[in-house]
Amino acid sequence: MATISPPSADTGIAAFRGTLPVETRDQPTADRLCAIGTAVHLAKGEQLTPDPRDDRLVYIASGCAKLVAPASLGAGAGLPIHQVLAFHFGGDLISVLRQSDGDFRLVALSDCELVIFPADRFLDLAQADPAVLRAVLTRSLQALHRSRTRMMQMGHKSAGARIADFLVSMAERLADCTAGACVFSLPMSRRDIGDSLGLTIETVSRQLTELREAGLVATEGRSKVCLCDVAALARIAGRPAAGTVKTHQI
Amino acid sequence: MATISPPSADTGIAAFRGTLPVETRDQPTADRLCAIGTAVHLAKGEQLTPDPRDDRLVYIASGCAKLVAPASLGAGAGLPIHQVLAFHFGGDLISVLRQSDGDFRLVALSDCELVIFPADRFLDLAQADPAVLRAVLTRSLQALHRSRTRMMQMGHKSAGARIADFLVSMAERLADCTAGACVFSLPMSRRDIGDSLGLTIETVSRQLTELREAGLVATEGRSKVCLCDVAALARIAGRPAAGTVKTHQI
DNA sequence: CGCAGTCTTGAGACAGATCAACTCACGTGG
DNA sequence: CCACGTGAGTTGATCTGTCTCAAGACTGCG
Repeated sequence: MATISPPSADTGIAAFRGTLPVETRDQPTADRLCAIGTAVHLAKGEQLTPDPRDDRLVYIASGCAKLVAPASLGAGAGLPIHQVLAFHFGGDLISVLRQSDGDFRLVALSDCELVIFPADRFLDLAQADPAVLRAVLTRSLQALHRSRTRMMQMGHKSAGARIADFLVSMAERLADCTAGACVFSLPMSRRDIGDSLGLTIETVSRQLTELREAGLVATEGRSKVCLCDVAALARIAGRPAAGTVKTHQI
Repeated sequence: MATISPPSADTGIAAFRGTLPVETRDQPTADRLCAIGTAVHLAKGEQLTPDPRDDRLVYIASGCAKLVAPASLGAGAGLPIHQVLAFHFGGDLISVLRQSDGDFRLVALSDCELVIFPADRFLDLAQADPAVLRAVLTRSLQALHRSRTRMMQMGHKSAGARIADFLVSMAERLADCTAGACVFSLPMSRRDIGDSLGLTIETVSRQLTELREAGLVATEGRSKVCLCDVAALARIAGRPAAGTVKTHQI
């Protein structure tokens, strides 16, 4: 699991440098930050076990992954009810807390290039360059906002609205599309979708069928979807129309 | 609404200064931060309308408040289905985004002393003192973690588990109690509880009755509750036992 | 080509929402 | 200080949406 990439795979670290604020990209601080990053390759299905003691920041250079919270519950039910907390794609910088703070894991949905930073050392270095620290803070506030918005939806929304919202949000992130029609491949299974939305696979499937019959989506094979009218889906999802925050996730 | 407090009410600002990292509390940066803060008094039921254009950081010196997302939905239903995103208490520092980023409002559940900062100016000043910036970042990452944990629960938990979780979490924050028995007053109505948990008031009421009949809680009047066995409630809530992160919310 | 696992579809069960009284706490004014 | 009224809270009956259990169909792999 999680093989350390050969030196040639420093493309991940280079990609990370590109996300730093322009004015600090060529400063010594940038070099020091890159120096403490570990490039890692994760094959599809592999997972990144959290460090038992230290928080981490993980930059996804390429590929996509899900952040899951295993089992958790309750009366030793036995079934590993993985809740999916978020999906992440290339360019995201995410914070994975140490294992003792709730055992969240990053699982690759496709082959991934990651860069892993120990959170405390990263922040120590970033303190030398407040612009970096501020950029990280801004991202985390945006992530919080996203998470709250999502939570709000989980609260009281029907299965249909959740699926529509999921599709719209994937259209934004995977196809950079907020209206009209678009086609893309969903990298995650029906189970993952259900687990992230608090629904069963059966309900996910039924809702997709309903949208298909309504002529709003078409599917091909297991993963390819075509959203015929993103705006209509956004309406079903009960979204506050346009003007979504640019979609960075930490 | 939201009367500016008289100069005598600078206790709010003094309280804010007390939450800064020890090493910077007496630095000039601390003075400058306090200088851009506006002390505000909110009477019970009043709300803080977000600034249309600028993000804000709000420090709650005393009192308690709820963060709500109005209406949002959908087919002009008319009913103002306020979703409660979070409850906040004295000592919390919370981020309220500008109105255009989703119209979240802070509503006082009791009389409140607040200090309001324009987020950008606050962060500009904080850049001069990275320790402050880092403290804010740490808080926001904790808030994100809390929000995700909550979201996970919203996902697939029964009404009973949600109510139990809510009570345990209030015991922690209002009575600083994580086991045994404790008594406190809930500052929010049944409707607020339901809106924060994605349940109706009827269901909230029924679940409380059930817990009462099980001998786990007792109630007196509208707001006073007595949790007879917090650990048992935590078990019903499906909590990962002990070791909760210290409860700061941003 | 055939197998294994994913996805779809159907029938029945159950939790929580909804609609509708009813009760009670708390603040008000006599 | 007590009677009263209003709105919060409780309780009951019914209804809907989603989960559960159980086949069946398809995709994609070896």
